[in-house]
Amino acid sequence: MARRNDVLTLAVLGLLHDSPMHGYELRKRLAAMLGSFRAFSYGSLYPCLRGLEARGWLSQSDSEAAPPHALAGRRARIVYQLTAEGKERFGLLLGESGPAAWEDENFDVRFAFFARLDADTRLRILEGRRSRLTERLDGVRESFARTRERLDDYTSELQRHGLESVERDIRWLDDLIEHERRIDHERRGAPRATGTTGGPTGSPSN
Amino acid sequence: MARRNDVLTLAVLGLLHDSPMHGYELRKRLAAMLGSFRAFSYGSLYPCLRGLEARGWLSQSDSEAAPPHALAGRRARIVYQLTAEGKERFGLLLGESGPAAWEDENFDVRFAFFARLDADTRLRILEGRRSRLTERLDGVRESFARTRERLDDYTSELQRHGLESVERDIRWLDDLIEHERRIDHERRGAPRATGTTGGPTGSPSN
DNA sequence: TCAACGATGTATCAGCTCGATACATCGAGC
DNA sequence: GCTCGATGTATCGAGCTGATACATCGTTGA
Repeated sequence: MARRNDVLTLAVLGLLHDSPMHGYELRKRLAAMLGSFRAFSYGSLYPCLRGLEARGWLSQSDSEAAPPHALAGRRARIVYQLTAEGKERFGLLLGESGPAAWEDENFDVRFAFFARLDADTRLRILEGRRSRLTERLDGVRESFARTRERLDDYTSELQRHGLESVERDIRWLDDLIEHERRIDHERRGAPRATGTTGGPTGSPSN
Repeated sequence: MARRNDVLTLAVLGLLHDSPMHGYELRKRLAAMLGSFRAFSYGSLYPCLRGLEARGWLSQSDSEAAPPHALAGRRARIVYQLTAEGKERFGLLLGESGPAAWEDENFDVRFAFFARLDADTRLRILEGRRSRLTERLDGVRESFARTRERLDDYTSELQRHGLESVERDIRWLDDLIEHERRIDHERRGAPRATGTTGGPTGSPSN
């Protein structure tokens, strides 16, 4: 597992959950959402779509839904839509716990669909990610400490910067976790003193 | 170009520049240096070594240099050393300008060998990296701005965090560039007021 | 004493991904 | 009407990864 394709699968199912789409459009949406931090090539996308269709999670929507005459001359496009089974699988995949690698690789795509998960699952995923990141940080830190003396200034500066990035990611997760806990607490129990606990927007860690 | 292998090539040549080594040791050093941020598999390393040998940049050192009796029972190992041509190629590759992709992909490995470059080349590489990162940042920012309205809080938070990471990298580069300029200035001209310009250590951006 | 185990060490392979490219149509500009 | 860039589907070679195989060495502990 944890194949690159699995991430793509998750993203494709999530996007098609909203509305039917064809490959080119999907790729554009993916790029807009994850913003060239993570690109998916056609060489992955089209085979992935066919594979998902073969598994019965997608189907080609021949209806096209739009007025036929308006798009009559349009180039042939293959519009995919989610089947009932596909919707179910998406829900499972999104909330699923898996091997650490799976969860790490998938984190940002999952996070992009976070709003569809219930509060408990969100918290579980965030905390899992945090503990794995911490673990990795400790390992790298130890490895660096063991070899520090024989490194020149540039190399150790590179390492320092790398470690700092991971630390920052962990702090980001801390903010998110705290935010989740706060809104969960507000929703569950009666708010103690109104007006001070939460900010006006839903955006955590301004 | 900009193949993953090119980065490996650079790293291998750089490490062998110091002392002859065999594959396993090389991999350990690589991991210690770049710290599991970037891992190289044996499936890449061994073919890479053979390729470099075929090109005449490496040769197998059968001398083994160490007292033969002490390591007599040792498992067969293939120790590689840099040839004269290999040394030359490494110098060229390290300082070389190339397509943006090449420079980006190679940045951290190049940086790890930064101390061997002259001040001008260091500055050129840092500034190139900075301008490419800025360019990318602008593109992503614009792409995000165009789709902001239809994103939920989680997705936009993810994007914000991603942008912030890139901004932080740019600031890191700024610190490095400033540091380079300062030591260059100190070396070249007479230091104006002693004791305040540079820190005691060579490490930039504490 | 020696069996078990983990580190050392070289090597290969299936499966997968990427970047480039091909091919075709459409709308817009000039 | 001609060219150019965007839209759209599709494929392929090059090459990387993770897993695995195989073999030896040092250490640990019963």
